[in-house]
Amino acid sequence: MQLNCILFIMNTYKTILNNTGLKATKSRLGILEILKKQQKPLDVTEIAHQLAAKKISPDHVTIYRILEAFQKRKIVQRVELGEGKFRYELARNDHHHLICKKCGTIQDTPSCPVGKMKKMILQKQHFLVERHALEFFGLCKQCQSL
Amino acid sequence: MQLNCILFIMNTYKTILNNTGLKATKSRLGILEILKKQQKPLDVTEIAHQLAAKKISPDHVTIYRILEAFQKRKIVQRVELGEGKFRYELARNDHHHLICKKCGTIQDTPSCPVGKMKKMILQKQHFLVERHALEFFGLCKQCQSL
DNA sequence: TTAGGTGCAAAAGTTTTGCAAACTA
DNA sequence: TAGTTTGCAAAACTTTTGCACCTAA
Repeated sequence: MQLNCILFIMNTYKTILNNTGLKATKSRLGILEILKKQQKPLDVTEIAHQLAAKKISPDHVTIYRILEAFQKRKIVQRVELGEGKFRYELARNDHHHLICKKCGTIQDTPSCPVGKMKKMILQKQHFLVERHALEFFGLCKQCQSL
Repeated sequence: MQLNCILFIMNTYKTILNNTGLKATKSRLGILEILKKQQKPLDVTEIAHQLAAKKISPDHVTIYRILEAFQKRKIVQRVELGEGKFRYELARNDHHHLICKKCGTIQDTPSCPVGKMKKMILQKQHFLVERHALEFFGLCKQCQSL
């Protein structure tokens, strides 16, 4: 990555942070960069490792606190993929995950049929859906032929 | 609950257990009864409490092991509802949960639009979906008017 | 300067593991 | 009796909390 690109990103993220009332610290910028680059949600340990590769080594507690602050401001969202721990990704619109039970790869899927369902739930069960979690578990392309 | 009913249930569950190669112990039968009666998935602490009410007090470790054995045999299924812990319910066909963010009630919803989506995912992304998790978070009927 | 952020130590909560004793079939 | 199942002790792992020190704005 070139210097001007780094600076561009840092300015962007700095702006995001300042606009939401957060100070732009190394750890926070680092976490945003890492999550941005990532195509799959990361857990705290993975985030810590990737930060370390950037020569940033905050305490795990700090990472948790940063992620909590980001979550509160809808910058990131927390997901559970059946592992007994949380993963984090930059907040995006409806998209869901395809988790391979063999190799563990996590890929995205953009389509979401749930919109219609929300209306039905409101009509029939009078429950007002605000958000939903939808995850798929199965076999990715490669693993189907192994 | 009447005596003959209790016996009926115990026989039924005993049969289930024996048929899957599990011995019918008090804790196992108790857990099955509790999950059967329940309309929502329970976590281990809740199961322990409800067992205690039945004068059955196994160690938490035992409950975890029983639930693991049940899961392996598809008698129960484990779900995550964004709490950082697992909940367990008797295995059933596609149905999903409506979790109220205010009062915490958990109700079922029977409809599931995901079947169609699975086909699309296979066609477009070559991922073979085996199972999926779909949970809804929002406001139940009562809490909408508070 | 100061409100906000971080590190350290400790703890809380959930889940797992190993081994010896107890129990079901 | 034999193979399962359970209890106890301990630990692994994830996440949270409190307080003193530090830092970005």
